[in-house]
Amino acid sequence: MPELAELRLTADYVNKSANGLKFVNIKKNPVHKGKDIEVPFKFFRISAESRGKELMLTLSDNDSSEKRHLLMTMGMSGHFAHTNTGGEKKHSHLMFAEKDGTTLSFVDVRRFGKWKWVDDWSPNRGPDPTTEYDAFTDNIIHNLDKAAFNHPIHTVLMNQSYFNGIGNYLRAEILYRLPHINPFASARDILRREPDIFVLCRDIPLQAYALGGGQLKDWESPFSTDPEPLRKFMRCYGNPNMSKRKDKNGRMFWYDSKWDEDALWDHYSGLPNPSAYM
DNA sequence: CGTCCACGTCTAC
DNA sequence: TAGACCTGGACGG
Repeated sequence: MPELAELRLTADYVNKSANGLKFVNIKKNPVHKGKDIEVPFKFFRISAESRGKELMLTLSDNDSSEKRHLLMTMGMSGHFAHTNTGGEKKHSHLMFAEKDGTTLSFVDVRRFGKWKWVDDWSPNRGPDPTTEYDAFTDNIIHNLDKAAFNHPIHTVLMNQSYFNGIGNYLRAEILYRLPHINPFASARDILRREPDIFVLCRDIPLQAYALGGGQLKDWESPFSTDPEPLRKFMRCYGNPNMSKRKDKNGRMFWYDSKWDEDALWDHYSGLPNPSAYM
């Protein structure tokens, strides 16, 4: 998806676009299998906040203090676009129409994004490493005995119960910046002994955010930004000079080729390299 | 034409 | 731990 940085940019975009506007309804594209959305307010305001890879939209009644919360995920390609009503982009699936002729649309080519009414963030996802850093580190440190940490660090970094917001490009960039850490070594051991990794789980997403997010193939930054700084930031993910291997969940993991021997152990034995556990 | 690949979850054997 | 869910771009024949 869109990972942590892109979710936060998406929240910024919604807040900027919806600022001062009175919305009147939400229409769903019938091709999408998601639920229809009926808002019980005549006019409502919209604001947004992100936490890891989730986006919370708050719909506030213009004429009372009532609110409703719509929790969204962006899948692999979801983003928002503010256009004239009637001029929505292709693959718009939720269209928030405003009273003066514009529409804020959730655009999602692959339709992996989802939405639902909620009262709170999803309980099975951990704290945001950038906005709730202390809760993020505590949640990991206090659960290191759990089976979730019986895996190499490169797979555990994708576990949203502990690393909410870290996705495939962020894990590659985080681990690449820790040259002394074997990405195929035990997550439990690494997290116990290398506090640097917590700091990078905060700072690398913050850097990506500051640079305007991942303008990769399926995700378009809602803000026009210079792609060059982000290209420089992306040192490992997608770099043809790096090694790559499918992880146990079928996702391509990009890493420094100096770890190729350890990767082979991981691949052929189905067990982590014993030397990685010393 | 076809096959492979993509910033992510889900759920069903 | 495979698939399923989707569209579309890149690349091969």
